[in-house]
Amino acid sequence: MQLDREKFIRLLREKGLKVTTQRLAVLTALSKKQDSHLTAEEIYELVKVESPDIGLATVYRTIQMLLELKIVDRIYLDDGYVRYELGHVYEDEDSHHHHHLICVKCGRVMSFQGDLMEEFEKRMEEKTGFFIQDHDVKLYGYCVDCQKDVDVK
Amino acid sequence: MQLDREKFIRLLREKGLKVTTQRLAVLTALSKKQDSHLTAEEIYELVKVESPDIGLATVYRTIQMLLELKIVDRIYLDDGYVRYELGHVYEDEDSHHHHHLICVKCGRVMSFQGDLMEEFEKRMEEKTGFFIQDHDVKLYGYCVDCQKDVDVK
DNA sequence: GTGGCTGCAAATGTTTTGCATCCGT
DNA sequence: ACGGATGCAAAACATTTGCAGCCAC
Repeated sequence: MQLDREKFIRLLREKGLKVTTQRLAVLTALSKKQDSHLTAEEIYELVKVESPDIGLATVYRTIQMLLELKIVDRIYLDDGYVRYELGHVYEDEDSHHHHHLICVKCGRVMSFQGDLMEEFEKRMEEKTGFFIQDHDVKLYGYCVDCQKDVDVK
Repeated sequence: MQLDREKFIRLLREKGLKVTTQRLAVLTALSKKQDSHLTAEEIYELVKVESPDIGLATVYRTIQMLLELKIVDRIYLDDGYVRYELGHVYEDEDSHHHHHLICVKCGRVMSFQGDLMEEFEKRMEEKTGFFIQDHDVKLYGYCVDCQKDVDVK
């Protein structure tokens, strides 16, 4: 389930943070672009449509706050840009892990839910002695559309 | 097997690139810190010990060249720094994939060889339609040393 | 000798910060 | 009306680039 406006306002109040139009505007922009992976600049441009007077610094500060509240996740697609997406705060525990599939041709990014990493983690723990708590998995390849154009084996 | 000085020189000549003291100095520094994951700044500091007159820009340009020659790999540990490590150019094909285990307590980074991802990739291909070519896996947890100090379940 | 390479400084692009003002509480 | 939040501009930071001089070939 998605974090809605009311829950967000409640959360801000709980934490003693002020409910400002700018903060609501950033959340609204992120909600509209649900499954996107936006850069700070892209979020800024989106927010400016509704709230033209917002400053870029405020967007950065708001993102920072949303990260701390675990409302958004930071994603590195390793293309030089830091990206953000609405997290899944209210989803059930098991599904909070999602992976990213990145098309090396068109750049499309697909999120994929489902944790198939447990066995892999277990084997890595056995081999290395690490006590693994979390993982970050990025898969690179060709999306359904781009496979047509490519010499797929 | 490691890329040694002679092979490096040969490779530069093959590509029509000049063998300069700066390029040798960067390779030497990287070789000495074999299993580290160094930032550009850290490489610069290391190289300056032996070659105090080298410029930071040259280090960046050399790293860029080494990346193109596939001698070093770029690693994103998502802590805000881009890091580099000597690649494994002469290792056998199957083992070129290595994963990184990052200790969330002491920051230690451990590389781990071995590709246990095949089954995982196959299942993701089935579910998503992606044609997967490569992956990037980061595991976060506690290293052997830090487990002592932590309330491990 | 010549063209690629280097060092320096300036430019770039992204993110952060200082500060006066503003506004939510 | 108090203190946190904002907008603006400046600063900070990593990385890239332009250019004159240098050095490997």
